[in-house]
Amino acid sequence: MSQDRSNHADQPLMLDAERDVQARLGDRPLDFESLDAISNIYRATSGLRRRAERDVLAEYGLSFGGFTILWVLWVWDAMETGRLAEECGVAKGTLTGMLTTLEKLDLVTRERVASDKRRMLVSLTDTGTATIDEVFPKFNAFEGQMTDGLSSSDKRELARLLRLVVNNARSDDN
Amino acid sequence: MSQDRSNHADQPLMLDAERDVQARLGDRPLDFESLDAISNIYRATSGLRRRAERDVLAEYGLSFGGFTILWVLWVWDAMETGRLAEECGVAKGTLTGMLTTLEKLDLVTRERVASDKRRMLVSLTDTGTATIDEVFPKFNAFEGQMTDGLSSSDKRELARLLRLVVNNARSDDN
DNA sequence: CTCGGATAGTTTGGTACCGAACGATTCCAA
DNA sequence: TTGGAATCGTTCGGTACCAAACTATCCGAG
Repeated sequence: MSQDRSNHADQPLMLDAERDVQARLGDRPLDFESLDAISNIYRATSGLRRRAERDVLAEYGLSFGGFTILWVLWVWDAMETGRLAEECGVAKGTLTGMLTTLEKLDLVTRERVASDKRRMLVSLTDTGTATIDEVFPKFNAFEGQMTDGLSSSDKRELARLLRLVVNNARSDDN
Repeated sequence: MSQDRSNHADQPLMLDAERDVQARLGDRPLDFESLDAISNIYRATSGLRRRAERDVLAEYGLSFGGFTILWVLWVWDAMETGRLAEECGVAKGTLTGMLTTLEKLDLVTRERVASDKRRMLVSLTDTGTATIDEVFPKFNAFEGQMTDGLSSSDKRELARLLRLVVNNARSDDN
């Protein structure tokens, strides 16, 4: 509504939030370029996540995290818990609970690895495969909508710049 | 460890995940440019958030969301709950709980607005102001580390592209 | 062999987070 | 003036999410 006063709504020079930060803190010795870049990553994610859940995933009873698990298993086939957690960007303890949820929905199965009984191999069930097969194209279309206004080279550039951030943020430990 | 095989670690052409997706689904009619752009937004956030909490915020007993609230109040002074929730990117019901936490820590106060008793005005306490005054410069330095390898114009470009996504993801309703 | 350390996954305790339902207050139209 | 609609914040039920503690299994040095 009051978003981006005195800017064209299509391509605002700054978000309201960025403008107000500048007005309030512009005289401090802060790194505003990094601030805006990183802040906008969060702003984008919180909006995207909620929209994805409401517009695409709610229909299937999937949380964003649950969808991510199905997607990862779709791409990589069976995977053990530790690597799956890393790939999904969640702690392994978190994954245990989410897998329990997905198991109740009959979307994934866990089976112990015979050669090393500590490990669990997670796979999609047939239902799980059918679900992600149906959901993912919709999700991908949603991704297209969310990048409306960006050219192909914009999208590649965005992906490239984020890749650098992802690598900087990679945890060194565990 | 096995990250970005056959790439220079400093500036990978693709993340392992992106490469594997391409290998597995490259023949499907999907929008991979949007996929990589949006996926990397999530990947960046999950890493950044955890790193921020561990490396910067844990020392102060702040969650990422709690920090965001303090930061927003620092920039805008007092604010009512609804707008604060929107600015922080959380649901208003979520904010109620987080404010209760911050109130217990004596970092913020809530007071009813005299002219409209439905509304609550949230402000920083002196302790809250002192805390964010101390934490934010550290957080900003962290943001600088997380954007290491990006030039000034890269950061501005990243912020700009994300701004478009943020606007696309803005909820139309409430 | 065997026992101590490493590793994989789960459990635990606590917060964050959502949408929906709710109660209180305000606003507005008849 | 008054009663219904709109608005604001809280509550509620449920999942996601984390770090740390724990359990079970495996592995290697002696």
